[in-house]
Amino acid sequence: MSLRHAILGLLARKPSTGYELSGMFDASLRSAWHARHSQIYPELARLEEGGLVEVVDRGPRGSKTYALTDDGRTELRRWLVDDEPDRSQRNESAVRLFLNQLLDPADRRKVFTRDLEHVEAETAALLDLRERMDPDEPFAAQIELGLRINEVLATWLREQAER
Amino acid sequence: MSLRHAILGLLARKPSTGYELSGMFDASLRSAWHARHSQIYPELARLEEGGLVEVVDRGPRGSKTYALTDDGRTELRRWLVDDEPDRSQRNESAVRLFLNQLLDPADRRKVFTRDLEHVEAETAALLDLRERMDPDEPFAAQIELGLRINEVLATWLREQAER
DNA sequence: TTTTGACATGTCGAAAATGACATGTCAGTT
DNA sequence: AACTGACATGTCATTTTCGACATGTCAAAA
Repeated sequence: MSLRHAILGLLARKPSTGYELSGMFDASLRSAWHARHSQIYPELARLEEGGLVEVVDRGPRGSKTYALTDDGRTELRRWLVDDEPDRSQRNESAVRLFLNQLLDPADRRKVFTRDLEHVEAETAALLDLRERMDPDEPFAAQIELGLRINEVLATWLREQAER
Repeated sequence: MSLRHAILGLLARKPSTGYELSGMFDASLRSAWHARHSQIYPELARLEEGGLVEVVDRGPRGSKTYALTDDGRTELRRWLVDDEPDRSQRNESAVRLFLNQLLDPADRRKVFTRDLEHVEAETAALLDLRERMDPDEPFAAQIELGLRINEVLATWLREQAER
């Protein structure tokens, strides 16, 4: 289970409310993990009960800002460094890419075009993010990786669509 | 739910037993989807009940070979072409890549090295697969994409490790 | 001949994830 | 003063997934 560790990781970057975490799962982490608020709030409660996070602030509308405790920080480091990663993933787009060879040429081209549009939109979003980014953000490398992978994907999709 | 469609896709390539499908989820599809046999057998039963697959052969040890019906083929095409893909994925490695900036330099280098070893092993496996492959396999393109993405990953990891 | 290991299919309880339901606050507009 | 929409937190039934348990076959090696 790594929703737990994804939350710990996000809180390590910046103490946040459940609502804010929910936004991060839709934004920065959208291409790596997805979680609804109905999963996030109970998990925060469990993490708090386990002493890995604590409420450090209460704001308007009953909002609670959580931060890592020392135990939480220790557990996050342990997971990142010592636990063998689970490399199995669930990626519907990759399944589709794998299966598109089953389609006839017209259908295949249609699918490639749809995918290409999506990749181009994501590239644009990443470029925009990079521009508006704090210059000393330690995130530049991750964005760069995303851009490079999207470029490979776009090139491949164009090759396939032309074939 | 797309375990259903992953199974339909694999059966479209070649009629197979549940055991064989289980192997494919560990091999060709390992980097895109994962499913245990305890999920596959019940899903096959549901697909059969729904008339999307049928048993076309019974072999030794009670094995049952399933193949797509016409309805199954129609449903697979419909899903691939007409359904909007669910782009959200669950990728623990990507979460780790995203979070490694939280680590101190020594830990970070350790993690990058581990990841690099994994990428290189996967590249070797793909190269091997390409060599042993039927020259008219329609799979060459997918393998090529995997190799290109792994190359980008390896380059990025080396840059980060040296930093 | 026994034993090992790959082949082969299934069930079941527990855990995780989803989607719908439910409730309320606060700032800004109409 | 009423309304709208973003903010904010929660629960709950259903569906999906996982891991363990359970059972048995068949070929080849010891």
